[in-house]
Amino acid sequence: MPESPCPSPREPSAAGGGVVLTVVVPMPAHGGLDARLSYRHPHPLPSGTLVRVPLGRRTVLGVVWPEAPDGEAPAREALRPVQEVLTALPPLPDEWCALVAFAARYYQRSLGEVALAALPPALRALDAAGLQRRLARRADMTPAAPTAPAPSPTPDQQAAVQAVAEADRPVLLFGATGSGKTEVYLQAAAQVLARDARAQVLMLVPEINLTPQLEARVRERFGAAVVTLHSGLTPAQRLRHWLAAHLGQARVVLGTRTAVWTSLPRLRLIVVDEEHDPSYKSQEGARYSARDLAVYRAHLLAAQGCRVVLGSATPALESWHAALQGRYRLVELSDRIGGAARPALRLLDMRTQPRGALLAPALLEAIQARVARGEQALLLLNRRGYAPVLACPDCGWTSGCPHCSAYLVFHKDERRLRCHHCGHAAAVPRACPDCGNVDLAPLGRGTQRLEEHLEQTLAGLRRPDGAPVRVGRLDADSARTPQQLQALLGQVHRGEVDVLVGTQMVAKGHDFRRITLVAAVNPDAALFASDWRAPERLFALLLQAGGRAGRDATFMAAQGSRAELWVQTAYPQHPLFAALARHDYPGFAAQQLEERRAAGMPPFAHQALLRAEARTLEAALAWLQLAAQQTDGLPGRAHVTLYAPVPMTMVRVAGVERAQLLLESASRPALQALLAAWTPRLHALRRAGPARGLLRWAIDVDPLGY
DNA sequence: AGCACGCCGACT
DNA sequence: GTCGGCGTGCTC
Repeated sequence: MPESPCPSPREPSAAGGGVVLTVVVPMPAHGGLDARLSYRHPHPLPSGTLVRVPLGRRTVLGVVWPEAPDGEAPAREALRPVQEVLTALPPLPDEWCALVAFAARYYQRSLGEVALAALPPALRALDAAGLQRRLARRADMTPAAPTAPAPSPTPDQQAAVQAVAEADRPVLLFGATGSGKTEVYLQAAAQVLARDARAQVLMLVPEINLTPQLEARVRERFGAAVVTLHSGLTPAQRLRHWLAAHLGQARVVLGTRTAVWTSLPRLRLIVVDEEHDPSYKSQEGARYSARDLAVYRAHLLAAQGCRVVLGSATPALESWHAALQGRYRLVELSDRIGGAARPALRLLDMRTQPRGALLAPALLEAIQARVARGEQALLLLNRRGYAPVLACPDCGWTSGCPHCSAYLVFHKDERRLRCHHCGHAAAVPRACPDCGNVDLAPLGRGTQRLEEHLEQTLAGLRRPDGAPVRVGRLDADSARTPQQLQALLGQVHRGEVDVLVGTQMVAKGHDFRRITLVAAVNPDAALFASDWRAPERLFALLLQAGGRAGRDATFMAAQGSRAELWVQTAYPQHPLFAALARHDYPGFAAQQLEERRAAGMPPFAHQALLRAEARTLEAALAWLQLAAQQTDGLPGRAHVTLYAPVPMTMVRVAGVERAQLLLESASRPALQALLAAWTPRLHALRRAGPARGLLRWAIDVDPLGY
């Protein structure tokens, strides 16, 4: 881009005032304006150029947009001039603008909101001079060549890499834990980078902080050409890494869902690891799915040869269905490279166990036996705290949160009651607030209670080295910071912990070498939860957790042990467990898809939610009712089912009442057409006033759960 | 969303 | 007599 003369900040140039530019600015889609505003500038600028423009009383970062403004822009003379052009940066690629435009349209948000949220926050605050300074400081960054040599791939992996290179559609890489998916990503990336000296690769992961070993592996392979992008970085780091990507210096970007927006001028491969993971779906602002946007982004770059790989041992049913239909190319990796046996499933029928037993006697014995042999056990319980409720057995009082429709969880170690939804904390009452009874009882079990129970039960038991058995706990309370998490994981790795109790956090990719037994203590809630995606998530969790057992084949052989996954359930006949016993994801998926087809649920139907938050539930429901009426006569209406507005399962969070309205259609275009016509009406409805007490509303396209 | 302007309660 | 609560309104 040519160095432009600094535009005069005040007066328009004489004849005609130069050209009119469409600039996207950070503004939600209120009322008539859609965040594409017009500004004057002495000469044309390429689309994607970053500029600073006046907006009201402020100066904001904006992006020069490819199209003309839609509505009636003010007369040229009335336009305000572009204040500053960030000439130090090349324009954002057209493909980036197209991705932003698509997402804004699809998720019903303004262009400006999506575009500016897609840029690093620190960039929004920089002017041209500040940017110059920033760039000067990092001018010495040199793109580095790959460092560590790649191990030679197995024939399976070789074939998978080949399939990725040749695929004319997204590849769904399906392979169990330990089948070597990561190696396929790395080999595919290496191939792309070797073929084109400027090519770039985007690797998305669900949570970078939980899996530092992946980052280490990527760095080991690609060295200083790797940058990371995730929420754990400081604003300055984030900007630095983003700039490296935008300027083409970073060859590999490894990041969480926000990284899908990274400007990558020569993007040639996108990897979405653990593509089924719900954290790819944003729950704030534009509720986008980074996985779906990754697929769309690769589609935009298809002519440039960009590929996309979605990897999982338990794909999202949407992805699996797409693969069965042939929209995605299914590539399968055969089982564990190390040759370790898959864990055997042991179902414990809790209906036949002693009443009130936290752990079935057989499970406890199995844990004791393994620990005494120097093996480790992992216990999964998806509730943190000591007990989910404190209750009065006399009058029936329960520890409800004053701000939420949830119980205050009893945390014994802190001697406090805490709400896991709004953070409210209170001291444990000495006596029942209602009747004065001093014998309040903790109801149900959390990880702290299980830990305590195990410490008592295993007290006196010795490991082979004569040391007493140690119990550890890994949950959001014990691992509040990444440092604490790493410390805990270190203890487990070094064998200082024999029995580890944890929430689903423990199932994520940690390589615990001496764990030979994994147990799900109480997974039944997910079988019949109101969230109909719960079984899918449970299957993924149990399969993934089971994959933690017996990862070290040498150790297993030396021990003569067999890896086992124990599940305590009152529903042992549930078909989910039959599929789990066979490690049969395809069977499970087929059964789930059949249910979904019969019930007209996704992926056989497309959904959107209108969510409303208000001071009172009545206000939220009333507004949704009004909103529903606004769909009359809109395009697509005949092909979209509107359900009645209902309170959310968690109605009240932090003093705010929440309700939602479900829209469903077999036709995605019909649903999209309706939403596109509806959204402006909803903005108008809000402005017109009849939304007394309404705090916020939002549309969630392709919602995950409710 | 910001950031104003704009009218009604407890503080220097 | 002011600081400040957040209710409408506007942003090329």
